[in-house]
Amino acid sequence: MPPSAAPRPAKRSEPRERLLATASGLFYAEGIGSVGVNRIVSQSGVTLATFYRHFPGKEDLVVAYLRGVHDVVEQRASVLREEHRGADLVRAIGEEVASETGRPGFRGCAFINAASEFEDADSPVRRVVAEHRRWYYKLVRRAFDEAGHGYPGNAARHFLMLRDGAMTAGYLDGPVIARRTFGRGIDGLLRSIGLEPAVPHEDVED
Amino acid sequence: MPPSAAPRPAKRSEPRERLLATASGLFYAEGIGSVGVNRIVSQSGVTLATFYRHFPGKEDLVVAYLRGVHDVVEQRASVLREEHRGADLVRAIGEEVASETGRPGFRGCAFINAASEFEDADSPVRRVVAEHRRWYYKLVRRAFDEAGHGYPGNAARHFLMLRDGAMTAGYLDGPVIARRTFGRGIDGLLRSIGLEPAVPHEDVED
DNA sequence: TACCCAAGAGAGAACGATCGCTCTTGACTT
DNA sequence: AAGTCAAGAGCGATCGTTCTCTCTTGGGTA
Repeated sequence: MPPSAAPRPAKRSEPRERLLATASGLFYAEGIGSVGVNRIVSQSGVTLATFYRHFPGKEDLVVAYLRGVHDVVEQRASVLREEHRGADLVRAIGEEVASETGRPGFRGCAFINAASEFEDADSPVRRVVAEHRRWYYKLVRRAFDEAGHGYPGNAARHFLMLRDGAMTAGYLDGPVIARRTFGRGIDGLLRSIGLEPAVPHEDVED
Repeated sequence: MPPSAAPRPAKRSEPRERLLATASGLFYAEGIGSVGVNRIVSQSGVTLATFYRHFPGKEDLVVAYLRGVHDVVEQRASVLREEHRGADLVRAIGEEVASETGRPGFRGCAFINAASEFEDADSPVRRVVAEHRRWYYKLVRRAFDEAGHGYPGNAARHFLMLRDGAMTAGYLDGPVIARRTFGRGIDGLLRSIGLEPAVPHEDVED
């Protein structure tokens, strides 16, 4: 999921915020290992000393970056929970995923990408990733539960697997294929318990 | 690395092979950007000059690494194609995916991980990734076609999305969840056209 | 058989660049 | 007086890459 990297045109912002915003954009767009501290610092209009005054080290910046992405997703989810209920909420979350894959600059899930660069499952970065995934699972599971699904755990796991695949496909196969395939998958998941009307479908090349 | 240097293999293989084998192991286990040429070289018992005598640069080594992984998958697929037909072949490919996620040291899909480190879709590395994914799509699509699926393209896309998700889940959520969820998803995909008998299922926590 | 020589490999120095990070200094706020 | 910031020098390490030099090997020729 891409961070909502809204460029701060404001003349005056806290150095920490600018550092985090710059780092988030670069980390997501180019990968974490490919982006050096010096580049983040200079692109933020901040000095190296200032960076190390706000962050103990680069890893903490990475953790802050992922926490920021999580906060955006969580915020968005809470809005969706207010606007939708039951199966409609599941559909809304799915629509959120689908539209994410179509955003310009989309490069897949920030957490999955980050995890691929950190082999140690006990590292702070991987912990944040695991936390986020657990949170997401619970969110979807609760939605299926409230939708009256008999097996909300299974359904949520199924949903998450499709989501992870959709995020990957959105990056590597294109948003059109990702949206179409993901949409069909979610429809099928809801239809399997009578939560979605059956619709005609046609096969497509590529 | 501590001086516990691995004893030189009695039978000395070609330097190129050793370089590729070492690099493949390190690239997959730790990520491509995290592994330097010097480490690959010294761990291969080969000198820097020898490396650059066989590979124009690191990127070519990465391409060779991914091509090697592809060759293994392709080889395995051709065996499966000989042993299974129709829906059985689909199931066999699915079983292959599931068992992959359970292998010790499993860190997700080598191609997806590599792609996350290379932002330029036109780079040689990304091209190999795209090639592999196209090949895989055609493999599965043909299997569904021969299984008598009315919409083999849709089914193959669905399968691939579940596969990508399963590879991610196998790494980040554990092989047990990945196998179970993926298995259910594939079963549902086959059952939806009467290729799989309906079976009872129960919900699980986590 | 004796010789030569090109090719391949080992060993390692060294290139400029960048890595994450520490430190100092001086100007400007509280 | 204390704290934050810009500016920037500099740390040791590593990055990918190029280089020289020596040793071994195998094959062709005499």
